[in-house]
Amino acid sequence: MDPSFPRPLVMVDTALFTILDERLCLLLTQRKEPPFERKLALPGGFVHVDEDADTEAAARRVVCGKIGFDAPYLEQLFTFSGATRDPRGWSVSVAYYALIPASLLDRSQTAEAFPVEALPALPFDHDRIVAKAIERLRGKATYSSLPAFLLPATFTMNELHRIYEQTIGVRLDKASFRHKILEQGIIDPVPSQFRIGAHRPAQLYRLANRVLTAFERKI
Amino acid sequence: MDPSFPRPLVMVDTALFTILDERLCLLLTQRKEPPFERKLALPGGFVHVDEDADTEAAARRVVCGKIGFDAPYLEQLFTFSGATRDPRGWSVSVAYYALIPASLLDRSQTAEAFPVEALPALPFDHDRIVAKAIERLRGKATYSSLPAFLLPATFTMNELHRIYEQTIGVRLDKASFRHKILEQGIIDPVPSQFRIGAHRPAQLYRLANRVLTAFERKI
DNA sequence: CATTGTTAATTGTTATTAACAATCAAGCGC
DNA sequence: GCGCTTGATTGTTAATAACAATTAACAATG
Repeated sequence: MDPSFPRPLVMVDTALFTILDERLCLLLTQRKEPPFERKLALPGGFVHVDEDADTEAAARRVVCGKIGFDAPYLEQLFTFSGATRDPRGWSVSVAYYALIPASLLDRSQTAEAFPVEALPALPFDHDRIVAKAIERLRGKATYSSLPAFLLPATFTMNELHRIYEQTIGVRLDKASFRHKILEQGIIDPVPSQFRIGAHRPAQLYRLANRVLTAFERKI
Repeated sequence: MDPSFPRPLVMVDTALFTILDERLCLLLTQRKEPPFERKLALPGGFVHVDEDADTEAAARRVVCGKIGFDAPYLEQLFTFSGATRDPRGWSVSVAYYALIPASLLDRSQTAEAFPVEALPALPFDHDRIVAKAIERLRGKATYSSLPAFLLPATFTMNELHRIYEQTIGVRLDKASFRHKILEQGIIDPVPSQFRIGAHRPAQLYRLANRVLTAFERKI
């Protein structure tokens, strides 16, 4: 390899979204090493040139290390760089964000979830990463099936409705929402399966399997 | 700096869009060094940790080296990585795309412009970068003022209309287009300035200066 | 100097779509 | 059965977009 000028640190950082108590939350980790040892931060790590196929593989590795399984939805967010973002010097961080249904998390994991409006101060440039991740999530939620990935495999129409309202942050008409979602075919009803409770049973739905491909045509 | 594992090559590659003869084109460069010496490729280069503030600065440097001035619109696209994209080994490329009015280019520069439907075979993973850049441009064109950056500082409504049709690739109603564009306030008429020709003079418009900020709320 | 051609800009009409409000349906507890 | 709560649907109105046609403004032409 020819170029002899200094090569920067290359890392990945991940913004892991979930919804707890009807609030959009981020999973943070207590850092085990300096710099910022013991501080809460976004899960991240260095890219291992020998074992990671690419930065997405590195991100998946980091996410698995945090939650113990593969995230249902993971997408590259933005690449942050510069001399000031890390005290160790000029670095590059390829940031990813992921959506994780709360139902897949156990207690020890949800204990480290913080509502996005009440995050602790974050080290490095993690505030910028978080801001960008929320921006992207909100933006995409309006025209895609993204928020559905915050729900378990099956869900009711009203649960989906609430999730959309929470991620976008605006009120949505029930009837119109229903129409649009069903028209776009991003979810299918699960035949003769209902959520039973104290009231009228609600039809259960699941993501149509072509959703991810249809979605990736965007952006 | 502690981590002792191998650090990858970090570079930037840029997809420079312009419109020539009503066709969306990309500016390519003949490579001056191996690998792929003399082949046409996307303009790119290594990130200089010492002189580039961040990858965006590196991208601006590359773009200036190609066209001789700063691009009116430049945006980070995606970060590509892996062991196979460059024969020199595992590498990271932060890709950017830019929009450049053809009127700012001179003859020697337009000579290296190729319509996106008739590109030569590109080295590295530049095909993927180009595909992603077109995808992004098309996607954003539908809900933003992006295509206006392919025009000179002032332009007529019909010129803007045509640019939108070309970048999105679908026919747009004249009257509806007019309404929407003016309603969104992304352009302003230039008082008492008209494009004169063999026919009825056309009102000239320019981008409203708040466009970029309004636009960046998206994505 | 009217006629014609060409592009600019506007208007009106119709069809779609979304927003709003109300109603109907289905279970449970009492 | 009756009221309560949540699910699901319907209908009506308002806002938007699509389509078609018209008017406006000039230059070139004979």
